[in-house]
Amino acid sequence: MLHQHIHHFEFDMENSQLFQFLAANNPSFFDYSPSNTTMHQSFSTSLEVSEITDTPSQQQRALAAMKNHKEAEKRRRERINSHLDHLRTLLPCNSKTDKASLLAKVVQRVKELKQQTSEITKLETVPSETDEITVLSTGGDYTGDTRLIFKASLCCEDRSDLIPDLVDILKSLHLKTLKAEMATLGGRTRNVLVVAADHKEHSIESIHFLQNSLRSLVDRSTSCNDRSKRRRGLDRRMMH
Amino acid sequence: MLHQHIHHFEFDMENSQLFQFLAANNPSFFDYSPSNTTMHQSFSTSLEVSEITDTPSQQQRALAAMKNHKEAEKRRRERINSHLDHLRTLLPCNSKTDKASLLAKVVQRVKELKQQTSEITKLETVPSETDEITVLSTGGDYTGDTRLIFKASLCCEDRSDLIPDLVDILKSLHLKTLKAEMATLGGRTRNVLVVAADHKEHSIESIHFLQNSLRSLVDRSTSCNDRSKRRRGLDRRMMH
DNA sequence: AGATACACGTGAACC
DNA sequence: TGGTTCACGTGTATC
Repeated sequence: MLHQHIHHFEFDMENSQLFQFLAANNPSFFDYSPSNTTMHQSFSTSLEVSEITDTPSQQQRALAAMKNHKEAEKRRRERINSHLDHLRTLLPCNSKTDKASLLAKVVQRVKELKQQTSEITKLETVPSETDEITVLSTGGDYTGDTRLIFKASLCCEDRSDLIPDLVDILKSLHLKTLKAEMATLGGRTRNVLVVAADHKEHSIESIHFLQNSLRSLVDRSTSCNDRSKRRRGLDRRMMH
Repeated sequence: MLHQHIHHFEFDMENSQLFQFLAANNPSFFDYSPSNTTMHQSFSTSLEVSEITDTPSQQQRALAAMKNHKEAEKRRRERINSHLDHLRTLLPCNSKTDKASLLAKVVQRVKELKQQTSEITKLETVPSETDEITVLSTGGDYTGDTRLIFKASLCCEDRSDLIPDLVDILKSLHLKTLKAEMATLGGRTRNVLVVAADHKEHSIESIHFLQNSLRSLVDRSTSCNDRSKRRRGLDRRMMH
């Protein structure tokens, strides 16, 4: 192949200059049509004599413009690449990950973070008036943990044995409680639990089991309305 | 200028082919050194006769390789650009924002979201091992409320009359409790309160009063270590 | 040796 | 018209 022996070929002479030279010094070049190429036949028809008799000042201006263009394009590339490098520092990836993969990770990360924050604000612990349960697996797990982490939230009428019932559910599902938040207000309670399942394989089943169990727990709270015996986590006096 | 009249010039013949043609049909070309260019003089020295006598099959293979290369590069560009387009949909920007500005926005957004989530998790209610109190006014108050909203957090050894003491403090400072979170774990408790002061004018004084009061509260917890009489907000059984 | 990724210079298009 | 952005084909390096 031709270029194997042309090492370190720095093409400092612009292609346009190459064409200028060819047009000026070898006009018959464009009449040649190699059979194994698809070069347009209309190519040489638009060439005119006036085009190859530019004054030196015109040529110099064109050359300066080309230089400007070249440098501007280089600055643009550097600007883009510096942002990409910055993104590389913000994500769990080394400096050798290629641009496309990096951008794919960025897309994924932005999505995750957006959803994370919206979920967090949605899972505030102030009880609402409507019964509700949510179970969702925390997306970003960079700890290399093989366990599956859930965030489970339930909001319902408060009752004295809600917590023991909840404990029984978690025990039966072999879930460990990593963190728990509880708020009771106006006779209603909201519990937000962060729980861990030992095996990721049964993640979907665990989620559904947990959802169903919590649903029945909430239903039980609604049916047996024992407001009088309630023991609140937060004293009523705190709410003026 | 030369190219002004060469419209729609589709360079279907690859440059390498151009060079091949030049080398094969116009060997004197490379001896020409335009004075206004920096083309390397060593250019033609590496050209050998064998290079320009490729067999047709070799030329065809090279042509096929070049075509592959061209198409692969196009696929790469499309891959990158599709990710960029995806990012455009995730950020507040139209489809006309240029790549560099888009990536700048992405960098900023990722930073924001990361800090947001880390701040949120920093204010989580799981008790830490070190005593600490924080009082900060919530920056974003879009409710048009004339009241000043605080977020007050304290973490200390748990004791039975911590909540009543806390209530007394809030009462004496004329603060209303909008929201309260509490978690008790391993004998330690963390309370995160959202409280409102009626008049914004005394915001700074209120913050300092509240900080000092909470500080004394925490100190009181540390001195009278009444672990046995403690009544926990979260049952110990929940933590397996 | 073939596939892949990157930087480069260039023509075109849009203000 | 000059400045800026983009897609493209190409040379080169790496695996």
